[in-house]
Amino acid sequence: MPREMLRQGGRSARIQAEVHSTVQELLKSVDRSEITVPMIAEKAGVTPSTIYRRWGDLSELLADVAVSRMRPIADPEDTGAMASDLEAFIVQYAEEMSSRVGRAMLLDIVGSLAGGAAAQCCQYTYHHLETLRERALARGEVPFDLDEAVDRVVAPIVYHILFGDRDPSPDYCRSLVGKFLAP
Amino acid sequence: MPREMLRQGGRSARIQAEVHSTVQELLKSVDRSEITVPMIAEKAGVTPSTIYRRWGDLSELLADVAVSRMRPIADPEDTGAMASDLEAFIVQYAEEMSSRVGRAMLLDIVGSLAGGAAAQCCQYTYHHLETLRERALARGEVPFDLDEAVDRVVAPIVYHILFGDRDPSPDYCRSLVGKFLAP
DNA sequence: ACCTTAACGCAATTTTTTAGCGTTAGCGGG
DNA sequence: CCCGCTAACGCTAAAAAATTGCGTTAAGGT
Repeated sequence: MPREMLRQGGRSARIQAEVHSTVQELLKSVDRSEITVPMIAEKAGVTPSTIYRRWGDLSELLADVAVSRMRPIADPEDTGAMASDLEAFIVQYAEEMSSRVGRAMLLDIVGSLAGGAAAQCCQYTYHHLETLRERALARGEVPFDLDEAVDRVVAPIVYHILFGDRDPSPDYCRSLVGKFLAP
Repeated sequence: MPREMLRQGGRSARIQAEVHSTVQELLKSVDRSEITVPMIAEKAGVTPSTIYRRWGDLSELLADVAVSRMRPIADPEDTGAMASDLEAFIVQYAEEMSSRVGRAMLLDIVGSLAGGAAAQCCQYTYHHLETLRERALARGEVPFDLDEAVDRVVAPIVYHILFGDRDPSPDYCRSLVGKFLAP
Protein backbone atom coordinates (compact mmCIF):
# COMPACT_ATOMS: atom_id res chain seq x y z
CA MET A 1 0.00 0.00 0.00
CA PRO A 2 1.44 3.37 -0.95
CA ARG A 3 1.92 5.25 2.28
CA GLU A 4 -0.80 7.82 2.63
CA MET A 5 -0.18 9.92 -0.43
CA LEU A 6 1.02 13.41 0.33
CA ARG A 7 0.30 14.37 -3.24
CA GLN A 8 -3.28 13.40 -3.92
CA GLY A 9 -3.94 14.83 -7.34
CA GLY A 10 -2.35 15.36 -10.70
CA ARG A 11 0.47 13.27 -12.02
CA SER A 12 0.96 11.16 -8.92
CA ALA A 13 -2.67 10.08 -8.97
CA ARG A 14 -2.60 9.43 -12.69
CA ILE A 15 0.41 7.16 -12.31
CA GLN A 16 -1.19 5.25 -9.47
CA ALA A 17 -4.31 4.71 -11.55
CA GLU A 18 -2.32 3.69 -14.60
CA VAL A 19 -0.21 1.19 -12.66
CA HIS A 20 -3.27 -0.24 -10.96
CA SER A 21 -5.17 -0.80 -14.17
CA THR A 22 -2.08 -2.24 -15.83
CA VAL A 23 -1.70 -4.77 -13.04
CA GLN A 24 -5.35 -5.75 -13.26
CA GLU A 25 -5.02 -6.14 -17.00
CA LEU A 26 -1.93 -8.30 -16.63
CA LEU A 27 -3.52 -10.51 -13.98
CA LYS A 28 -6.18 -11.50 -16.47
CA SER A 29 -3.78 -12.74 -19.11
CA VAL A 30 -0.55 -13.85 -17.45
CA ASP A 31 -0.05 -15.86 -14.33
CA ARG A 32 0.79 -14.05 -11.15
CA SER A 33 4.12 -15.83 -10.82
CA GLU A 34 5.17 -14.54 -14.25
CA ILE A 35 4.52 -10.90 -13.48
CA THR A 36 7.55 -8.71 -12.83
CA VAL A 37 7.98 -5.08 -11.90
CA PRO A 38 9.76 -4.12 -15.13
CA MET A 39 6.93 -5.77 -17.07
CA ILE A 40 4.33 -3.66 -15.31
CA ALA A 41 6.41 -0.53 -15.63
CA GLU A 42 6.74 -0.87 -19.37
CA LYS A 43 3.05 -1.47 -20.01
CA ALA A 44 2.11 1.36 -17.68
CA GLY A 45 4.59 3.75 -19.26
CA VAL A 46 6.58 4.48 -16.14
CA THR A 47 10.07 3.59 -15.00
CA PRO A 48 10.58 0.63 -12.67
CA SER A 49 12.23 2.83 -10.07
CA THR A 50 8.98 4.71 -9.64
CA ILE A 51 7.19 1.51 -8.70
CA TYR A 52 9.94 0.37 -6.35
CA ARG A 53 10.04 3.73 -4.61
CA ARG A 54 6.31 3.98 -4.20
CA TRP A 55 5.33 0.42 -3.37
CA GLY A 56 8.55 -1.12 -2.15
CA ASP A 57 8.33 -4.37 -4.05
CA LEU A 58 6.11 -6.45 -6.27
CA SER A 59 4.15 -8.18 -3.54
CA GLU A 60 3.23 -4.91 -1.86
CA LEU A 61 2.02 -3.49 -5.15
CA LEU A 62 -0.08 -6.54 -5.91
CA ALA A 63 -1.50 -6.50 -2.39
CA ASP A 64 -2.40 -2.86 -2.81
CA VAL A 65 -4.16 -3.56 -6.09
CA ALA A 66 -5.94 -6.56 -4.62
CA VAL A 67 -7.27 -4.59 -1.67
CA SER A 68 -8.52 -1.80 -3.88
CA ARG A 69 -10.27 -4.37 -6.05
CA MET A 70 -12.02 -5.78 -3.03
CA ARG A 71 -13.34 -2.41 -1.94
CA PRO A 72 -17.08 -2.86 -2.24
CA ILE A 73 -18.73 -0.67 -4.84
CA ALA A 74 -22.24 -1.70 -3.92
CA ASP A 75 -24.02 -3.30 -0.99
CA PRO A 76 -24.88 -6.96 -1.30
CA GLU A 77 -28.18 -7.76 -2.93
CA ASP A 78 -31.33 -7.52 -0.83
CA THR A 79 -33.25 -10.75 -1.24
CA GLY A 80 -35.87 -10.06 1.39
CA ALA A 81 -34.74 -12.40 4.14
CA MET A 82 -31.63 -12.82 6.24
CA ALA A 83 -30.93 -16.42 5.31
CA SER A 84 -31.14 -15.83 1.59
CA ASP A 85 -29.20 -12.58 1.91
CA LEU A 86 -26.37 -14.37 3.61
CA GLU A 87 -26.48 -17.23 1.17
CA ALA A 88 -26.38 -14.94 -1.82
CA PHE A 89 -23.48 -12.95 -0.45
CA ILE A 90 -21.45 -15.97 0.56
CA VAL A 91 -21.98 -17.85 -2.67
CA GLN A 92 -20.83 -14.86 -4.66
CA TYR A 93 -17.89 -14.30 -2.32
CA ALA A 94 -16.76 -17.89 -2.69
CA GLU A 95 -17.09 -17.76 -6.45
CA GLU A 96 -15.00 -14.62 -6.75
CA MET A 97 -12.31 -15.70 -4.33
CA SER A 98 -11.92 -19.23 -5.65
CA SER A 99 -11.17 -18.06 -9.16
CA ARG A 100 -7.57 -18.06 -10.30
CA VAL A 101 -7.30 -14.30 -9.94
CA GLY A 102 -9.27 -14.23 -6.72
CA ARG A 103 -7.04 -16.76 -5.03
CA ALA A 104 -3.95 -14.88 -6.16
CA MET A 105 -5.40 -11.71 -4.64
CA LEU A 106 -6.02 -13.44 -1.33
CA LEU A 107 -2.47 -14.71 -1.27
CA ASP A 108 -1.02 -11.30 -2.00
CA ILE A 109 -3.15 -9.74 0.70
CA VAL A 110 -2.26 -12.14 3.48
CA GLY A 111 1.35 -12.08 2.32
CA SER A 112 1.85 -8.34 2.64
CA LEU A 113 3.50 -7.44 5.91
CA ALA A 114 3.11 -3.69 5.71
CA GLY A 115 0.15 -1.54 4.89
CA GLY A 116 -2.32 -3.64 6.80
CA ALA A 117 -3.78 -5.02 3.60
CA ALA A 118 -5.00 -8.10 5.41
CA ALA A 119 -6.73 -6.08 8.08
CA GLN A 120 -8.35 -3.92 5.46
CA CYS A 121 -9.61 -6.94 3.58
CA CYS A 122 -11.10 -8.31 6.80
CA GLN A 123 -12.85 -5.04 7.38
CA TYR A 124 -14.51 -5.17 4.01
CA THR A 125 -16.10 -8.56 4.51
CA TYR A 126 -16.93 -7.64 8.09
CA HIS A 127 -18.66 -4.52 6.82
CA HIS A 128 -20.66 -6.51 4.31
CA LEU A 129 -21.82 -8.88 6.99
CA GLU A 130 -22.72 -5.92 9.17
CA THR A 131 -24.91 -4.55 6.40
CA LEU A 132 -26.75 -7.84 6.18
CA ARG A 133 -27.13 -7.97 9.93
CA GLU A 134 -28.59 -4.50 10.20
CA ARG A 135 -30.89 -5.24 7.34
CA ALA A 136 -32.13 -8.26 9.25
CA LEU A 137 -32.62 -6.17 12.38
CA ALA A 138 -34.67 -3.64 10.44
CA ARG A 139 -36.90 -6.46 9.26
CA GLY A 140 -37.43 -7.63 12.82
CA GLU A 141 -35.57 -10.88 12.29
CA VAL A 142 -33.35 -12.30 14.99
CA PRO A 143 -29.89 -11.35 13.74
CA PHE A 144 -26.71 -13.36 13.58
CA ASP A 145 -23.46 -12.64 15.37
CA LEU A 146 -20.78 -11.13 13.18
CA ASP A 147 -17.77 -12.90 14.63
CA GLU A 148 -19.64 -16.17 14.56
CA ALA A 149 -20.44 -15.65 10.90
CA VAL A 150 -16.78 -15.10 10.10
CA ASP A 151 -15.72 -18.17 12.04
CA ARG A 152 -18.38 -20.54 10.79
CA VAL A 153 -18.97 -19.40 7.22
CA VAL A 154 -16.22 -17.20 5.84
CA ALA A 155 -13.24 -18.89 7.48
CA PRO A 156 -13.94 -22.41 6.19
CA ILE A 157 -14.39 -21.10 2.66
CA VAL A 158 -11.17 -19.12 2.73
CA TYR A 159 -9.37 -22.08 4.26
CA HIS A 160 -10.41 -24.44 1.49
CA ILE A 161 -9.60 -21.91 -1.19
CA LEU A 162 -6.11 -21.29 0.16
CA PHE A 163 -5.25 -24.92 0.79
CA GLY A 164 -7.01 -26.15 -2.30
CA ASP A 165 -8.27 -29.28 -0.58
CA ARG A 166 -11.90 -28.74 -1.48
CA ASP A 167 -14.00 -26.84 -3.97
CA PRO A 168 -16.21 -24.21 -2.33
CA SER A 169 -19.25 -25.06 -4.41
CA PRO A 170 -22.50 -23.13 -4.00
CA ASP A 171 -24.01 -26.20 -2.34
CA TYR A 172 -21.21 -26.34 0.17
CA CYS A 173 -21.57 -22.62 0.88
CA ARG A 174 -25.29 -22.96 1.41
CA SER A 175 -24.78 -25.85 3.77
CA LEU A 176 -22.39 -23.74 5.84
CA VAL A 177 -24.93 -20.95 6.06
CA GLY A 178 -27.69 -23.41 6.86
CA LYS A 179 -25.81 -25.04 9.69
CA PHE A 180 -24.80 -21.65 11.00
CA LEU A 181 -28.30 -20.22 11.14
CA ALA A 182 -29.89 -23.42 12.43
CA PRO A 183 -30.66 -23.54 16.15
CA MET B 1 9.09 -29.56 -3.14
CA PRO B 2 12.03 -31.11 -4.96
CA ARG B 3 10.54 -33.36 -7.56
CA GLU B 4 10.75 -36.92 -6.33
CA MET B 5 14.47 -37.33 -5.98
CA LEU B 6 15.92 -39.81 -8.44
CA ARG B 7 19.11 -39.87 -6.43
CA GLN B 8 18.11 -40.67 -2.89
CA GLY B 9 21.42 -41.14 -1.15
CA GLY B 10 24.88 -39.74 -0.92
CA ARG B 11 25.78 -36.22 -1.87
CA SER B 12 22.36 -35.25 -3.13
CA ALA B 13 20.78 -36.19 0.18
CA ARG B 14 23.49 -34.46 2.17
CA ILE B 15 22.94 -31.24 0.25
CA GLN B 16 19.21 -31.39 0.76
CA ALA B 17 19.68 -31.88 4.48
CA GLU B 18 22.24 -29.11 4.70
CA VAL B 19 20.06 -26.65 2.82
CA HIS B 20 17.03 -27.54 4.91
CA SER B 21 18.79 -27.04 8.22
CA THR B 22 20.35 -23.82 6.97
CA VAL B 23 16.94 -22.45 6.08
CA GLN B 24 15.52 -23.41 9.46
CA GLU B 25 18.45 -21.76 11.17
CA LEU B 26 18.01 -18.59 9.14
CA LEU B 27 14.29 -18.43 9.81
CA LYS B 28 14.99 -18.18 13.51
CA SER B 29 17.27 -15.14 13.26
CA VAL B 30 16.34 -13.17 10.16
CA ASP B 31 12.93 -12.25 8.83
CA ARG B 32 11.51 -14.30 6.01
CA SER B 33 11.39 -11.29 3.70
CA GLU B 34 15.12 -10.74 4.14
CA ILE B 35 16.12 -14.26 3.15
CA THR B 36 17.58 -14.75 -0.31
CA VAL B 37 18.77 -17.74 -2.26
CA PRO B 38 22.42 -16.61 -2.42
CA MET B 39 22.33 -16.09 1.35
CA ILE B 40 21.16 -19.64 1.94
CA ALA B 41 23.61 -21.02 -0.58
CA GLU B 42 26.59 -19.42 1.10
CA LYS B 43 25.69 -20.58 4.61
CA ALA B 44 24.94 -24.07 3.35
CA GLY B 45 28.15 -24.27 1.35
CA VAL B 46 26.57 -24.83 -2.04
CA THR B 47 26.26 -22.72 -5.15
CA PRO B 48 23.04 -20.79 -5.79
CA SER B 49 22.51 -22.54 -9.09
CA THR B 50 22.14 -25.81 -7.26
CA ILE B 51 19.24 -24.42 -5.27
CA TYR B 52 17.61 -22.85 -8.29
CA ARG B 53 17.87 -26.04 -10.28
CA ARG B 54 16.55 -28.25 -7.55
CA TRP B 55 13.78 -26.13 -6.05
CA GLY B 56 13.01 -23.63 -8.78
CA ASP B 57 12.88 -20.55 -6.63
CA LEU B 58 12.98 -19.30 -3.07
CA SER B 59 9.30 -19.71 -2.32
CA GLU B 60 9.30 -23.33 -3.42
CA LEU B 61 12.29 -24.08 -1.25
CA LEU B 62 10.76 -22.41 1.78
CA ALA B 63 7.49 -24.22 1.19
CA ASP B 64 9.37 -27.51 1.00
CA VAL B 65 11.14 -26.80 4.26
CA ALA B 66 7.92 -25.70 5.92
CA VAL B 67 6.08 -28.86 4.93
CA SER B 68 8.88 -31.08 6.18
CA ARG B 69 8.83 -29.18 9.46
CA MET B 70 5.14 -29.84 9.82
CA ARG B 71 5.53 -33.56 9.31
CA PRO B 72 4.39 -34.97 12.63
CA ILE B 73 7.09 -36.73 14.58
CA ALA B 74 4.78 -37.92 17.29
CA ASP B 75 1.06 -38.42 17.81
CA PRO B 76 -0.77 -35.77 19.77
CA GLU B 77 -0.85 -36.25 23.51
CA ASP B 78 -3.41 -38.67 24.96
CA THR B 79 -5.25 -36.87 27.72
CA GLY B 80 -7.84 -39.56 28.34
CA ALA B 81 -10.90 -37.95 26.80
CA MET B 82 -11.86 -36.72 23.36
CA ALA B 83 -12.69 -33.16 24.36
CA SER B 84 -9.44 -32.57 26.19
CA ASP B 85 -7.49 -34.35 23.46
CA LEU B 86 -8.91 -32.02 20.86
CA GLU B 87 -8.38 -28.99 23.05
CA ALA B 88 -4.77 -29.87 23.74
CA PHE B 89 -4.01 -30.48 20.09
CA ILE B 90 -5.71 -27.34 18.88
CA VAL B 91 -4.19 -25.07 21.48
CA GLN B 92 -0.74 -26.31 20.59
CA TYR B 93 -1.46 -26.04 16.88
CA ALA B 94 -2.59 -22.44 17.27
CA GLU B 95 0.41 -21.56 19.33
CA GLU B 96 2.86 -22.98 16.83
CA MET B 97 1.19 -21.50 13.79
CA SER B 98 0.63 -18.05 15.21
CA SER B 99 4.29 -17.53 15.96
CA ARG B 100 6.33 -15.41 13.61
CA VAL B 101 7.95 -18.45 12.05
CA GLY B 102 4.76 -20.47 12.03
CA ARG B 103 2.82 -17.83 10.18
CA ALA B 104 5.63 -17.48 7.65
CA MET B 105 5.52 -21.23 7.07
CA LEU B 106 1.79 -21.16 6.49
CA LEU B 107 2.20 -18.38 3.97
CA ASP B 108 4.92 -20.21 2.09
CA ILE B 109 2.86 -23.36 2.02
CA VAL B 110 -0.33 -21.84 0.66
CA GLY B 111 1.74 -19.73 -1.71
CA SER B 112 3.50 -22.59 -3.45
CA LEU B 113 1.82 -23.51 -6.69
CA ALA B 114 3.70 -26.69 -7.44
CA GLY B 115 4.53 -29.66 -5.30
CA GLY B 116 1.18 -29.79 -3.58
CA ALA B 117 2.65 -28.40 -0.38
CA ALA B 118 -0.73 -27.05 0.66
CA ALA B 119 -2.42 -30.38 0.13
CA GLN B 120 0.31 -32.15 2.08
CA CYS B 121 -0.07 -29.73 4.97
CA CYS B 122 -3.81 -30.34 5.00
CA GLN B 123 -3.20 -34.04 5.12
CA TYR B 124 -1.03 -33.73 8.19
CA THR B 125 -3.62 -31.91 10.28
CA TYR B 126 -6.29 -34.18 8.90
CA HIS B 127 -4.24 -37.18 9.97
CA HIS B 128 -3.82 -35.79 13.45
CA LEU B 129 -7.53 -35.27 13.80
CA GLU B 130 -8.09 -38.78 12.53
CA THR B 131 -5.83 -40.13 15.26
CA LEU B 132 -7.86 -38.31 17.89
CA ARG B 133 -11.08 -39.57 16.38
CA GLU B 134 -10.02 -43.20 16.35
CA ARG B 135 -8.76 -42.85 19.88
CA ALA B 136 -12.20 -41.60 20.87
CA LEU B 137 -13.84 -44.50 19.08
CA ALA B 138 -11.62 -46.97 20.92
CA ARG B 139 -12.76 -45.44 24.19
CA GLY B 140 -16.38 -45.86 23.21
CA GLU B 141 -17.01 -42.12 22.98
CA VAL B 142 -19.24 -40.71 20.27
CA PRO B 143 -16.68 -39.37 17.81
CA PHE B 144 -16.58 -36.09 15.90
CA ASP B 145 -16.71 -35.63 12.16
CA LEU B 146 -13.33 -34.84 10.59
CA ASP B 147 -14.50 -32.36 7.99
CA GLU B 148 -16.64 -30.62 10.55
CA ALA B 149 -13.64 -30.29 12.85
CA VAL B 150 -11.61 -28.69 10.10
CA ASP B 151 -14.39 -26.27 9.22
CA ARG B 152 -15.36 -25.28 12.74
CA VAL B 153 -12.07 -25.38 14.64
CA VAL B 154 -9.02 -25.40 12.39
CA ALA B 155 -10.28 -23.04 9.68
CA PRO B 156 -11.19 -20.14 11.99
CA ILE B 157 -7.81 -20.32 13.69
CA VAL B 158 -5.91 -20.35 10.42
CA TYR B 159 -8.07 -17.54 9.12
CA HIS B 160 -7.31 -15.28 12.06
CA ILE B 161 -3.62 -16.12 11.95
CA LEU B 162 -3.34 -15.30 8.28
CA PHE B 163 -5.41 -12.13 8.37
CA GLY B 164 -4.06 -11.04 11.72
CA ASP B 165 -7.40 -9.66 12.85
CA ARG B 166 -7.49 -11.61 16.07
CA ASP B 167 -5.18 -13.42 18.43
CA PRO B 168 -5.87 -17.17 18.59
CA SER B 169 -5.54 -17.34 22.36
CA PRO B 170 -5.91 -20.65 24.20
CA ASP B 171 -9.24 -19.41 25.55
CA TYR B 172 -10.49 -18.68 22.07
CA CYS B 173 -9.32 -22.09 20.88
CA ARG B 174 -11.06 -23.84 23.73
CA SER B 175 -14.27 -21.97 23.04
CA LEU B 176 -14.15 -23.13 19.43
CA VAL B 177 -13.73 -26.73 20.52
CA GLY B 178 -16.43 -26.35 23.12
CA LYS B 179 -18.98 -24.97 20.70
CA PHE B 180 -18.04 -27.62 18.17
CA LEU B 181 -18.51 -30.57 20.52
CA ALA B 182 -21.64 -29.16 22.16
CA PRO B 183 -24.95 -30.65 21.01
C1' DA C 1 34.67 -53.06 -11.66
C1' DC C 2 32.35 -50.51 -15.36
C1' DC C 3 28.77 -47.63 -17.55
C1' DT C 4 25.18 -44.35 -17.58
C1' DT C 5 23.49 -40.11 -16.27
C1' DA C 6 21.50 -37.33 -12.31
C1' DA C 7 23.20 -33.77 -9.82
C1' DC C 8 26.62 -30.57 -8.82
C1' DG C 9 30.26 -26.62 -9.31
C1' DC C 10 31.87 -22.96 -11.95
C1' DA C 11 31.49 -19.02 -14.78
C1' DA C 12 29.22 -16.08 -18.15
C1' DT C 13 24.93 -13.76 -19.21
C1' DT C 14 20.63 -11.77 -18.42
C1' DT C 15 17.32 -9.72 -15.55
C1' DT C 16 15.88 -7.49 -11.49
C1' DT C 17 16.58 -4.40 -7.66
C1' DT C 18 18.77 -0.53 -5.44
C1' DA C 19 20.69 4.13 -5.17
C1' DG C 20 22.30 8.87 -6.69
C1' DC C 21 21.04 13.02 -8.88
C1' DG C 22 18.85 16.41 -11.66
C1' DT C 23 14.14 17.79 -13.21
C1' DT C 24 9.17 18.33 -13.08
C1' DA C 25 4.95 19.60 -11.19
C1' DG C 26 1.48 19.61 -7.08
C1' DC C 27 0.18 22.60 -3.51
C1' DG C 28 0.17 26.24 -0.17
C1' DG C 29 1.24 31.19 0.95
C1' DG C 30 1.77 35.83 -0.29
C1' DC D 1 -1.91 35.11 -10.08
C1' DC D 2 2.73 34.23 -9.31
C1' DC D 3 6.34 32.19 -6.36
C1' DG D 4 8.78 29.04 -3.45
C1' DC D 5 9.08 24.55 -1.46
C1' DT D 6 9.58 19.85 -1.99
C1' DA D 7 7.21 15.28 -3.05
C1' DA D 8 7.42 12.48 -6.79
C1' DC D 9 9.23 11.28 -11.08
C1' DG D 10 12.76 10.02 -14.94
C1' DC D 11 17.23 8.77 -16.01
C1' DT D 12 21.47 6.32 -15.28
C1' DA D 13 24.81 3.62 -13.00
C1' DA D 14 25.87 0.07 -9.81
C1' DA D 15 24.71 -3.97 -7.07
C1' DA D 16 22.34 -8.11 -6.45
C1' DA D 17 19.78 -11.98 -7.95
C1' DA D 18 18.23 -15.29 -11.41
C1' DT D 19 19.22 -17.97 -15.59
C1' DT D 20 21.95 -20.83 -18.65
C1' DG D 21 25.82 -23.58 -20.82
C1' DC D 22 29.36 -26.76 -20.03
C1' DG D 23 32.63 -29.72 -17.84
C1' DT D 24 33.11 -32.74 -13.71
C1' DT D 25 31.73 -35.77 -10.02
C1' DA D 26 29.57 -39.51 -7.94
C1' DA D 27 24.90 -42.64 -7.36
C1' DG D 28 22.94 -46.69 -8.67
C1' DG D 29 22.39 -50.40 -11.62
C1' DT D 30 24.52 -54.20 -14.57
